[in-house]
Amino acid sequence: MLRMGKLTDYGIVLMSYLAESTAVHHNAHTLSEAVRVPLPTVRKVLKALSQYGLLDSERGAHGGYSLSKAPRDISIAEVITAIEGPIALTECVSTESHCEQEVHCVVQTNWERINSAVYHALDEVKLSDMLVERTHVNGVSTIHFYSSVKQSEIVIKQDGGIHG
Amino acid sequence: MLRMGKLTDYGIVLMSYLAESTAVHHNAHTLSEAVRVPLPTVRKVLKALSQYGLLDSERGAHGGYSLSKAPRDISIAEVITAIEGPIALTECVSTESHCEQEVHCVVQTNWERINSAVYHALDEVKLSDMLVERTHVNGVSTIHFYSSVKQSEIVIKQDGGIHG
DNA sequence: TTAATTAGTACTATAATGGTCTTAATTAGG
DNA sequence: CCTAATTAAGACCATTATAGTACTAATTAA
Repeated sequence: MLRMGKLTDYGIVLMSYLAESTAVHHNAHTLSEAVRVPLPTVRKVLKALSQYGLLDSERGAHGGYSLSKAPRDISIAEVITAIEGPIALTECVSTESHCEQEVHCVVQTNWERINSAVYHALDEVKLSDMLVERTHVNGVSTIHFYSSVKQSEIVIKQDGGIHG
Repeated sequence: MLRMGKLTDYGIVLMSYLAESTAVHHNAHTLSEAVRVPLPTVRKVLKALSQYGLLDSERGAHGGYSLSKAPRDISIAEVITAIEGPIALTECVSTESHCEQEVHCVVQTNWERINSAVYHALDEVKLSDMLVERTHVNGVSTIHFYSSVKQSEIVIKQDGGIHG
């Protein structure tokens, strides 16, 4: 098991939700209810995504978040990187490592190859690929989500209000 | 950062050491000294590798461990799997998950594709690829290792004795 | 039968993560 | 210009997972 944090999973859920939704802005509170993850936690994730540039944020009244790019241009690798930092299986390859033997480290190239391969594998899967099975019944759209921790089922009524 | 446990790192170090060495059997004590990892921890790792079939173990006096296959036939993916369990970024895909929504989980296929891609990336890198830069001076062979946690430098004298 | 060694299991401590709380900064609207 | 809504930022605590240790049983050679 190559661990991916829960926050990252939430991140993918949130991004996918935004990709599905037609509305432009979504505030943290609404998203929290939609995805059924506590508000402070959602905020933390949104902030990370926003800082990395995957989301545009608007402050103040009527502020909120929106995707900065089209869903098919956002990859899982980007979301993971936004939340967990650069994709690297080992510590020594990440930029902040202070390995004193870095100068004559012969291994770095190997790990870099490995990490790069993993990155590209994850980069081929786009956000748009994660959206599956959407049912419409009586004007109620039900999206079956993709979270690995728990599968979320989100119901969007026609008026735009979201009810978990 | 996609976390890989320290134990896994030790595992790769140990396997690479065994791949380098000419001796057939190595007991846990010797390996512990060679790799400079505490004996009980080394044992834990060796056991996992052994149980997964990457190492052959012999009990009793003069027992020890040895590679079950040629280094070029052992991949990093196998070592990781031996120690961390099946390579899966998420919980839901691993066999032991008891997600009650598993039956109608639409997402599984996507995650399986992702995990499979990652697996193959890691499977292409063989143990033999991890061995680099070996210097011979006055009959003393120095191997520069590849651990991400700390780079080990292991000195093997001609008589076969190992001195850290 | 004894010494050497792996196998197995249970326990503890440390570190990483997840999650919460509080305060500051920003913006729209009355 | 003041208030309400909202994001930004950072400090903080608790839980969990991992790493590491210790002890006992099983196995084998001499």
